[in-house]
Amino acid sequence: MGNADITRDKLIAAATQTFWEQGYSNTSLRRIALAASVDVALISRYFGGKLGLFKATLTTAFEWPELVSPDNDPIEVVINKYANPASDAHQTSVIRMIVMNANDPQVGELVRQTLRDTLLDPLEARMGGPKASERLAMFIAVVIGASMVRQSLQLPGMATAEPDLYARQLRHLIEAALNFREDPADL
Amino acid sequence: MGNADITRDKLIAAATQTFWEQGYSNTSLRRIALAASVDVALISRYFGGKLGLFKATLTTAFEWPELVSPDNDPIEVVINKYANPASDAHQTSVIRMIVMNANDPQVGELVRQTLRDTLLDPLEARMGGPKASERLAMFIAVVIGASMVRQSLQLPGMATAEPDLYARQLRHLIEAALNFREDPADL
DNA sequence: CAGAAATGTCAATGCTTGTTGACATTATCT
DNA sequence: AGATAATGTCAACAAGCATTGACATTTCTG
Repeated sequence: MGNADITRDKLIAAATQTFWEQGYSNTSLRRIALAASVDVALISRYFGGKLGLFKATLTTAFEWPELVSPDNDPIEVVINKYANPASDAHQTSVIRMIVMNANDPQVGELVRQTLRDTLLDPLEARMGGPKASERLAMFIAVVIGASMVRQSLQLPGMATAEPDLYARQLRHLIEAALNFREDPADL
Repeated sequence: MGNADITRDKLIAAATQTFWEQGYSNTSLRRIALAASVDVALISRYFGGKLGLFKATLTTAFEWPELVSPDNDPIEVVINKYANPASDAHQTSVIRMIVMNANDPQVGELVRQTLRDTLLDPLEARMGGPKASERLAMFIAVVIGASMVRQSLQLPGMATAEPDLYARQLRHLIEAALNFREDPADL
């Protein structure tokens, strides 16, 4: 006890959970402080305020070294993460946090920018072939949509599916996204 | 002027826009009243309170008769709606509203239930073939994900695409979703 | 036209929010 | 040990929130 770093860590941990579940504007500092067993005033002291605390949680939110590592296939990394019940909840909460805050006038632009810098730009750089930008967008769309349907909407066709089936659904959609080619014959 | 129905309509219109853009908890009645040029107190008078006003916007939110009509192909209806710039913004805001409120403890279950009753169940009823439930979930996932990527995340690969290209992307993903079959050879 | 009902306006309520400053406690260093 | 800085605690603040009731105005009705 007595170490400010511990307090900071406890605050970030509690803030991450609450911010991601409820969104930025819908989260009160008092709730975070309560969850962290820390006085509310320390948030303003250590992070300068609510926005500072949110920024602090953002920096660790998008860290996903395996995904951007050149040794791994991003597709397999994603499927393994999202089809594994242990990590699916966490990954899905990240997505929900992005979606929920992307339109917040206070933090929306910050969230989008951080997402691009830390994840999307590296992914696009590794992505070869024609229409790389378009196919990346479709790839992200599929992952986001599946997560939303599975966890937020809880549709039976995905929410109750066992991990194996869900993994096949996800793989099917991802491969379709990456196989997109602008072919005039498609019209 | 002077007609309460007009006031009610103005309130519902303003509330729909604000609720769907910012989410339920993040919207203040004062802002709605201001946008509708109506006194705040009338909201509680006419709709019983904030929740009542939200429910009133919900009932009109999911009305989409063309989609559930047996005369039309749902796929084409969706593509036409979402690839048309005039209606895309509105449709996307509906989706964003669903996603943003699906986890709200106050209105989440209400939103999910209304969505299922008015849209998903009729769609599933019309959907034949094996794994209908799973393919419907994938279909919804694709539409939601594309909307989120295009409007909320604003990824260049989808946000800046002209309607034609976006329509092709959407169609490609939808067809992939509907073509899903659980085939052991996929493993 | 007079009375009644409907509709709109305004102020005040109690509650929650983020933030700040004063004070108490604990740790650190000479 | 004693001075000094770091850390934690508490109370108060101004602002915004949803909601309510009293009052003013308009509209309808007999």
